[in-house]
Amino acid sequence: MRLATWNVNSIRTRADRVAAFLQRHDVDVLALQETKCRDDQFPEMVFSALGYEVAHVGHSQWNGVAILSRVGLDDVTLGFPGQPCWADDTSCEARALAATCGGVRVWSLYVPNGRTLADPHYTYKLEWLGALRDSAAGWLAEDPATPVALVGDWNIAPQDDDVWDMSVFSSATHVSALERAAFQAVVDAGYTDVVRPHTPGPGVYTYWDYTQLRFPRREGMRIDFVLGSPAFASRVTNALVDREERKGKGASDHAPVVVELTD
DNA sequence: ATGGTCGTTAGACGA
Repeated sequence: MRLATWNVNSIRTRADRVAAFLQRHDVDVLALQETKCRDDQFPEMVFSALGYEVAHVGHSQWNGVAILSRVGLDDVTLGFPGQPCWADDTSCEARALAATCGGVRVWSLYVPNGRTLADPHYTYKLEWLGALRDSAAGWLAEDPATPVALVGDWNIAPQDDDVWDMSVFSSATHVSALERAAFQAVVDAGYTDVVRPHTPGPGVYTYWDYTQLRFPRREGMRIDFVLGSPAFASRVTNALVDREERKGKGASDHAPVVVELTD
């Protein structure tokens, strides 16, 4: 089974590109982040025509997460228990969606950006990650036999070599001690980065800012991750970051991450 | 030259 995750930065703009990616990599399950549309705007036909079922949650032009699967899409869950809400939203932002696909519990996650260290959004980010850790620890305790994958845009660069130049990030989000501790807490809860062993750095990134020629200059960040429970991690045989998808006109600012599992 | 580019949208805001 092949599982992928991709912050697409608008599914309506990139539906055809995503469809081509699914076929090129023979992907069974794809988690998407930043679909940037409401449920009624999601271009489901493009993917159903290729044999994929679709689960999506999106309330507005912001956020939005989806899971596409051609190996079953069951027990769809919107949000995780305890997921904090932003500002005065009556409903939580569309940043977490789960489904069971081919026996794997897949969570498509779009961790809040944080904006700046002084912004309330940064506090929200840390609380969000803390609540995710607590829930994820519970899933593992309740049912360790079911493989669980926490995948998506974590908006954290856990190691110094996950950014091209640490001096640029001296007082920025994504690399702060608290964010890294929040990420590590999920790892400590039993979820392993299954991609890094197959894609050792430095210089391996999943995101490059659109501005300042970041991509051609190879100035990126590794912020998209597949964290697997022990039952998931033990089945991973290969992983890659498809840097080709960041090239050319009409690319997302993120590259997809692909993981291969034994059946 | 204190920006640079995208996406949502119709003036900004978010990333």
